Amino acid sequence: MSAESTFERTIITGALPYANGHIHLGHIAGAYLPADIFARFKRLCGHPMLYICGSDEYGVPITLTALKEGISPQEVIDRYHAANDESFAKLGISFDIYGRTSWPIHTDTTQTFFLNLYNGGHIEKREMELWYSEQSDRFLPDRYVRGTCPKCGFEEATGDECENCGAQYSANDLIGPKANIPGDCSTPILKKTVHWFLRLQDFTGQLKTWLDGHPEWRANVKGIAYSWVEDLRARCITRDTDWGVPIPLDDADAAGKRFYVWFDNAIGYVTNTRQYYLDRGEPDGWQRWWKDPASRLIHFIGKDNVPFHAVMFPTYLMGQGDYILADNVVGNEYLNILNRETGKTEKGSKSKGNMISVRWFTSRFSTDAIRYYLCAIMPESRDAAFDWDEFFNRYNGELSNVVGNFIHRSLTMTVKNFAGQVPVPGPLDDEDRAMLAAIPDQLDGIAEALENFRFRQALERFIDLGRKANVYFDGKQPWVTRKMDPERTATTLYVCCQVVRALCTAMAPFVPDGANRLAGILGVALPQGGPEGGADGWNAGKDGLPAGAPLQEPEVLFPKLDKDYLAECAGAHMRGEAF
RNA sequence: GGCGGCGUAGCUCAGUUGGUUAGAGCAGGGGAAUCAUAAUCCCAAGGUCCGCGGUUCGAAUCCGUGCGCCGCCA
Repeated sequence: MSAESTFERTIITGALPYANGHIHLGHIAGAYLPADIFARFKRLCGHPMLYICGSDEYGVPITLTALKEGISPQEVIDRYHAANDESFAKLGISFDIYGRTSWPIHTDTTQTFFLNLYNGGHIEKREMELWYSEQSDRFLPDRYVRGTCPKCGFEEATGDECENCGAQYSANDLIGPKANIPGDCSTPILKKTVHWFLRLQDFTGQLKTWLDGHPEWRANVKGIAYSWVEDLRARCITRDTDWGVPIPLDDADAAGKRFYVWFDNAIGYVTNTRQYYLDRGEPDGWQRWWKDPASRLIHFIGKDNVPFHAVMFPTYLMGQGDYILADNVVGNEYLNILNRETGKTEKGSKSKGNMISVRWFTSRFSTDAIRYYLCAIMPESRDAAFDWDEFFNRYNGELSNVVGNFIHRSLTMTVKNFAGQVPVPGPLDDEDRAMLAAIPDQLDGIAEALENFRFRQALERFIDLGRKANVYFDGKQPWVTRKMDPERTATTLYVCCQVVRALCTAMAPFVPDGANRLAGILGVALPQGGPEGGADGWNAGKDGLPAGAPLQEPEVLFPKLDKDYLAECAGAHMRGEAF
């Protein structure tokens, strides 16, 4: 199933971020960066690739933000859509489309999905009692009712569960319920309403078969998915709100109700694929990505999203009849924050003020530095923590010193001593041959790691090529041989140029800015690829640079971080100013 | 309470299906070099692989159990 060679094309998705706030580094490390590295790698290989993302723009929380700020929901989503779009662009996250669930076409996609489920008998209507604020004349879903927990006395318990003791209870057991929305802390009443439920249990067998067919998935994802599949129940997919996709039923009860944002969210992947092809005048182009078994679908998400991508969204797809299912769901753990004062790791949270937004961070550090560090600590199998000292040590010590400096010392010496050209080598000795042989070995190793979504390992192998190269360089001492043995020096630097060429390819998925500038210096092309595929630029990285190829004046690709500047930024972060 | 993930050097982590003497990077110690972004290279040191019990010729790895951290569900 997962042998990628059997697929003709790959579509990957990054979880749609909620357009109710700015994205932070945890989002990037968890989903968008690994997906982007994978997308860039596959594109460079010439494999047809489509990377889909977009803003998730419906739901009650957005209406409450609007209420609080005295603006319309549309203004809220316009603001955060634009801001997050820009944040992604600054990090070089290479979506083929960054769409919006507020697009009219998304209503069509969502309603079509729903009607197919409805006509398939997987939807049921239920009457229920929910908290309702007479003051605001609205229902209060989810966490918008607070009261005292009947079990432990915790005063900030939500409508039907206590965050303090974990107890669950029926809504009318909550003591002293109060509305918890801007401008309204009245006492709500319980009022009858009607909602639609998706019968997830109808798909238990199909889900199990699908999951059983993917033993290669990450343990954390499989664990969470199976725990859900063991006990599936009908799940409510509508809400009492006017901000969302309308329910396409000729039913008086549907008035004033919209789909729950968790229902339409993932369907946005399909919507945005449709829009991508509409923009290109090919209205049916999206279908081959979603319906052809030769297409490989991969979701990149944070672990909080596993139930939706490994259980719920697949049931929506199964209910359509002709869609493919994900070949992998790559779920990352969380990126926490190291508190420098206490020395302890804490969860990122707005109330603690310890979050680092992408817009703040990208205005202070280079794209490559950020991408390098976040990839190096990517929370693949366990939680990781952002740590300013580690950011400094790893970027400076690895990307800048080991790889950047190797490239710089090789190119400056070559350009100075060989008239700006790749030198003509003499006879190769064993060390030369070993160094050259390491090039395809390392590139293959990086490719293998990436194919298996082992991003940290892939990055390590990239740096490892730089380490090997420094050992070779020091062993050959070209700064000594140049005084009495030009041919030997030419050979050494010829070999170094080949390594530099390979490093250019190897770094491209991780640090695209540096890769592009280096490609310019070397005069080589890094094919862009795309949905139609392209040239195999990855394996071309093994071919090397011919003797005599002209080189541009070298430049510093990865300037080092300044310790004082970093301390200044860390201080601002500690003061809660990084968001 | 049920389930899942994790526990390896001072720190961050690798350790594929059980197989020589458990590895790497960083930090700390010693040395070399001076082409380069003061960047590099070499050497030595550093571990009760969370504890206990079991399977095995052989366990960091498999089984049981206890402890600790994180999370999901109830």
